Amino acid sequence: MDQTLVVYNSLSGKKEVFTPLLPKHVGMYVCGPTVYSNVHLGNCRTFMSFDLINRYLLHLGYKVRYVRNITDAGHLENDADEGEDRIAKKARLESIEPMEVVQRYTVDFRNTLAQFNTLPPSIEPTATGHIIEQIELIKKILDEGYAYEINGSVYFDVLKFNEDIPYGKLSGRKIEDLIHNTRALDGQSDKKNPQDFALWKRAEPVHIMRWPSPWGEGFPGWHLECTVMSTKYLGESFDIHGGGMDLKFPHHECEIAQAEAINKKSPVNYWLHANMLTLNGKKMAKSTGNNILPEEMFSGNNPIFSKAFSPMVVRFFMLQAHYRSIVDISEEALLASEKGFKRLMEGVETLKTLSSTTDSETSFDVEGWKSKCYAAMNDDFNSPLLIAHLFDAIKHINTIANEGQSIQEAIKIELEESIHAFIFDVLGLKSETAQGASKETIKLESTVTLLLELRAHAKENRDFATADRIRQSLVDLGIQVNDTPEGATFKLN
RNA sequence: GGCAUCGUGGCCGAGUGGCUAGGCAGAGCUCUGCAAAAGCUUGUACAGCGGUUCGAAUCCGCUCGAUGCCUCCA
Repeated sequence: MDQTLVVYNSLSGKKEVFTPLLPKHVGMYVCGPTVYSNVHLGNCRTFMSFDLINRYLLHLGYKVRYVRNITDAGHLENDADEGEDRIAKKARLESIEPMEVVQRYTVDFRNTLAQFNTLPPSIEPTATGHIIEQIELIKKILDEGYAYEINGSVYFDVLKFNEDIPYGKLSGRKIEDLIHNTRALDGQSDKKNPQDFALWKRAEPVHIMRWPSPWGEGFPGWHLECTVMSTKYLGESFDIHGGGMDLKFPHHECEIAQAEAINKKSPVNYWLHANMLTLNGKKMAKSTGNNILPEEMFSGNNPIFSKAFSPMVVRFFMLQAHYRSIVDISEEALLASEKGFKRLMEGVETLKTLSSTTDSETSFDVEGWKSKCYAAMNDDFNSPLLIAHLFDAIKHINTIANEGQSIQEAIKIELEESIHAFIFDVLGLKSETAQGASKETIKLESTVTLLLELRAHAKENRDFATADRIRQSLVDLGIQVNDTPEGATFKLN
């Protein structure tokens, strides 16, 4: 492809031509979950957004090293001094080991993302696996003079840092505004200034999640782990850093400060932020109860939607919006996506059945169409536009099928290849009906086939009452019946 | 209050100076014993008010509204 990939860089607020540090290689770091509870649908959207990006980069032929961390320590309930580690708190509440909490929700996270057909990252490091590196990084920051120790905790000195290197360039915040607008924390703080953030927190002996350090027993601050793990696996500077929009400030801002404090250069070339999924117009959040779990969507066992929606329908729904747009999930929108997804998948099947010849009169500008598809994705991963183009192709396929025409052999092959590449490889969708027919399904299909044979007889005898009764009964069971010139066909579900 | 993003037809959702977005829903037609599926036809939408321009949904300003961040958040 001679087209150029352009990405929206949060750092500049503009779309920029994507040029990796090493030709044909991409280093991408995405902030993963804090595994203290079940991953909810909103979290999943972010990971599906970066899955799309990962998949497209792979499709373009880049060798992608995709690092996504698991935060299993250091994520505080709040930034006050009595702030408790989220994992530790959950463990205390459930009377289990912190690592049991971590294990339970890490497994849930991976299972859920697998159902959404996201590709696993190349490396999935954990905070607890990098305590030593985090301590080393804190030492370096202390050596540079941008941190201070107090009562067994270490804090990053934002004001001091800002004297040498501007702080706030990602979020567009000015240090003066931060000083004026930071709410006063309840309770006593060890911090010199409210905008300082913890690199290391002292932990009392009652806490299980604690490690020895030069400053005493404690645990690392949340922002630190991402700096450590991203630079360890991707280098002091790397191509893409992603995460949810809500992490832009303070998390990513702090990451930049930490990395610049020791390396004096920008750690990341392209900052990409995925937007939020809202429910009832509000951001999904565990704390407010405004959220839904993927499992509750798949089973239909939830108070919000009247029916179940499959993982692929949910994925398709999300891909129909751009990753930088806020999406509000609703039953009406999901129903529309469900039908659209079905139409798309059936079109793929229809293409297979088209008869092809070397001298067909039907024409379709496959090259032009492909180029529009790439243009869409090259423009900051515009999946909704790509999907619109896919529907154009589907319409074309349906028209040929409908009119009983044939398609040129070469065009069919190229169309099939591209459609598969875009739908399955890039968008990461998969057919849900083709997932291993069970014995029960085979029995059911045989039974339905038998009934349709009986119906065909009835029709031959112009016994339409019986024919209609069979069809209506099947339709009532959710089995779709289509009469075609070659006889009746059916689809389960 | 500060910073940021955004307001598109019944619903969802692209577009970002002149050229069809697309999906779903609705209406009509073709096909069908009747349906379904599919196809065809059909919708003068761009929050409001000013401004720039030959021309703005698209640029600028203001107003109103929404959301996110400013405390943990994907």
